[in-house]
Amino acid sequence: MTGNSPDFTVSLRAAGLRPTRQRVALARVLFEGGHRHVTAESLHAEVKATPMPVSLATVYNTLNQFRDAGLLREVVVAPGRSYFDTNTGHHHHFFVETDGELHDFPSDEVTIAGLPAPPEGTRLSRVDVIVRVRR
Amino acid sequence: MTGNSPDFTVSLRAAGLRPTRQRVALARVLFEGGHRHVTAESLHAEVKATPMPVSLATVYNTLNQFRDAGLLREVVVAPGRSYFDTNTGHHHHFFVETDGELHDFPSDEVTIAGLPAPPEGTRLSRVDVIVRVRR
DNA sequence: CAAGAACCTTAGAACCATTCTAAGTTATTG
DNA sequence: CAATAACTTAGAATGGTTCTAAGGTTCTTG
Ligand SMILES: [Mn+2]
Ligand SMILES: [Mn+2]
Ligand SMILES: [Zn+2]
Ligand SMILES: [Zn+2]
Repeated sequence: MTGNSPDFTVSLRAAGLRPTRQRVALARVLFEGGHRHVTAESLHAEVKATPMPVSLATVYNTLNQFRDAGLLREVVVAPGRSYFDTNTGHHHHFFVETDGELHDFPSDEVTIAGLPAPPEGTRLSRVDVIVRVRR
Repeated sequence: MTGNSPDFTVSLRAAGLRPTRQRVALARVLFEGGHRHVTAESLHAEVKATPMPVSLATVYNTLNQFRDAGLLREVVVAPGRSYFDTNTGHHHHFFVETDGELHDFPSDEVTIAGLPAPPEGTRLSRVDVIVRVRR
């Protein structure tokens, strides 16, 4: 270890996942920079160009595992395709419908008041605000 | 016309669509009662049991046409499947993740304050609030 | 009321994102 | 080092949706 990149081996193990070369490669692409929104296809295209290419099946498996482990959150804004979000904190999204781009905005700038009580027998899971815009 | 059911012929024509038997049958199922949330499959299952069954292809075509004409609104809450909503006014949704149910709530009970400005070069299209709950 | 033109419906094929299968590989543990 | 459990992967399968192309319906015009 050269000492200047986060140790994904540790975080993967902490998440109950073996730090395989493929998972470490994907973790690097996903978490090394700032927050990101990727699709399986876009992530696959990116990782294919690295010294550790990963099959599309593994990209799907890994995105689902990372999501289940709480390392990613899944965002559904458009029919037929899922986005995965490296920002797992509280925040909301702009969705640019004309080109499929997602942008974060912090949820503490926004006040949502007067939400009705959840239907009988249900408990709150999450509140998503999606601001749809077009160019 | 017996006089007690809305004249879908007129509203379809007003929307620029020929009032075919299939479209009238679907309009009846969709708009005759209160507001509804359907999927293509659920609507197809329903209309199959009527005196005017309609093919699945036509159900898809019609849902898309009704949406484009502003008679329906499409709601995307879960990967892999679209809901169509007969309530085209301002409102938001509870989504019961454990069983795929959608419920409306009026948007005028809710206050959303402090939304950031849309990204440069975009204009607001719609704000969706999805309250995800589980049983 | 024709009759033509435009539009619509439909079965089945195609499509595309995602998941599954099953065979080989790798990481972990002792 | 095994031995074992976990992982990766190509390719097949799945499932929702769209497309194709052939036949049917609705509309317009005379
Ligand atoms: Mn999934
Ligand atoms: Mn559509
Ligand atoms: Zn985000
Ligand atoms: Zn609704």
